[in-house]
Amino acid sequence: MAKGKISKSVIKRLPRYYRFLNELENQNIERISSNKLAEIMRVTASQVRQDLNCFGGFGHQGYGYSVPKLKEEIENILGLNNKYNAVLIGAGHLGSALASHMKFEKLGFNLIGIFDNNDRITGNYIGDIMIQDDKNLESFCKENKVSVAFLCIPKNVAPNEVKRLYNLGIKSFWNFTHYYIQGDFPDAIVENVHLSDRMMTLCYSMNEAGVKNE
Amino acid sequence: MAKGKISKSVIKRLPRYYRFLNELENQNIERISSNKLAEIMRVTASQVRQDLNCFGGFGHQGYGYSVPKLKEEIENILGLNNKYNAVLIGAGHLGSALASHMKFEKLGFNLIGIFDNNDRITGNYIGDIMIQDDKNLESFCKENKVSVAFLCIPKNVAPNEVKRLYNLGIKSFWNFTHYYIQGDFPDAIVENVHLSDRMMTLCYSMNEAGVKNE
DNA sequence: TAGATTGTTAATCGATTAACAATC
DNA sequence: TAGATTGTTAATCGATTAACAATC
Repeated sequence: MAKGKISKSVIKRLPRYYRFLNELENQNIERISSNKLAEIMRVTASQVRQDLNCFGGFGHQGYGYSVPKLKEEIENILGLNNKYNAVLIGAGHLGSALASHMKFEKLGFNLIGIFDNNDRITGNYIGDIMIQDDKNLESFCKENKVSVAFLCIPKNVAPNEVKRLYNLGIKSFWNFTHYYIQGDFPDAIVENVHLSDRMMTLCYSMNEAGVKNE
Repeated sequence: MAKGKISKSVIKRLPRYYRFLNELENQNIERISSNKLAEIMRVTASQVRQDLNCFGGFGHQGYGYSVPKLKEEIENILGLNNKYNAVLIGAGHLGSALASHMKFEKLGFNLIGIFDNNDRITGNYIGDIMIQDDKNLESFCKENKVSVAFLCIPKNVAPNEVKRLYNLGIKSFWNFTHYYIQGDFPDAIVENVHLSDRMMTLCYSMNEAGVKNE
């Protein structure tokens, strides 16, 4: 692994560290050892030290890690201080739930536009953002700098929407559809969330554990 | 790896195979080789063969795999023919979106009860299921066999709700909260979906790729 | 039969864990 | 100083890829 290049496995663990550190901070805990942190997170102390050391020596020998400092470092590594302007494409059940439920500003994002093609909901508001007609996407994205799109649309319309967004210079996607963006756009930055896949693996686990419905 | 015991990595890939096979079936494609399947899924043919072979010889040398047969096998492995009775705990934005959005019956589940403690929404319907007062949870679960709970509640109430459910014999959870169930209930079957974690890793990727908001 | 393609073993790669010297 | 705990190297473990004999 080239220096500076952090493995995917480590990155995926960072938000969890971040959450636990936030909690420790809320409990006014000033310092923590890799051993103690590992214990509460149910991982090995080795892993904690290896993970954190990817980014440089945040700890102090004989002392441990400063909770607020470590939290802040991880915040910076994740880039949560960003305010990436985002548009939500699709304001159905899932899309509108995300729009009203997620604390975007704490997660590096700033939701500035919501689009849908259903004229029974365009004109409605989610929070203080009006749902616009999808036809306005191009003009909106030319007037506003948009960095990322959240896709909560049916699979069949996804390819065309992604193409439009990509042509507008938007190459980052939070993708709840089953459209395989990377297949068509290899340089896109994509975070896939496939909820039904996760239901299926839960089903597998229950099945395997012998859970019976009767 | 003991025979019959399939690695987590393989399991997590199964839903994706399943989706691609469904699509091939819809295109009336009868057979496919590991090479071709690997090509459309952008993985290695080796991985396809290794993965599928965990469950026994589904292929035929010189021929490939039968699409409908393979699809059905994966369906069985995942246990999607189950109809695990499920309750949704928390009918806020996210919970009600899931209740109306997910095709539970295709994913091994059957949603039979929805609970919330907010009396402004109890009594309302999502589909044909009435949102019940959370107080009814015990009586409902004693009258109906419930195998799994979907948790869409705030973190602070999660420990108590999980304890109640666990005491009712429900040990499987689809967990959207940040409460760490496995910490308190090591034998619980848990599928965690941490949406904000995924936003953070998306933020990291954008940050790392040098996406700028201006 | 010849060609194609699997099932499976062996080789490689990456991630996790263990161990311990460095050092606060 | 002595004890604690990191940073880091080495060992282990698991997952992925390559290779090829088996066989349809």
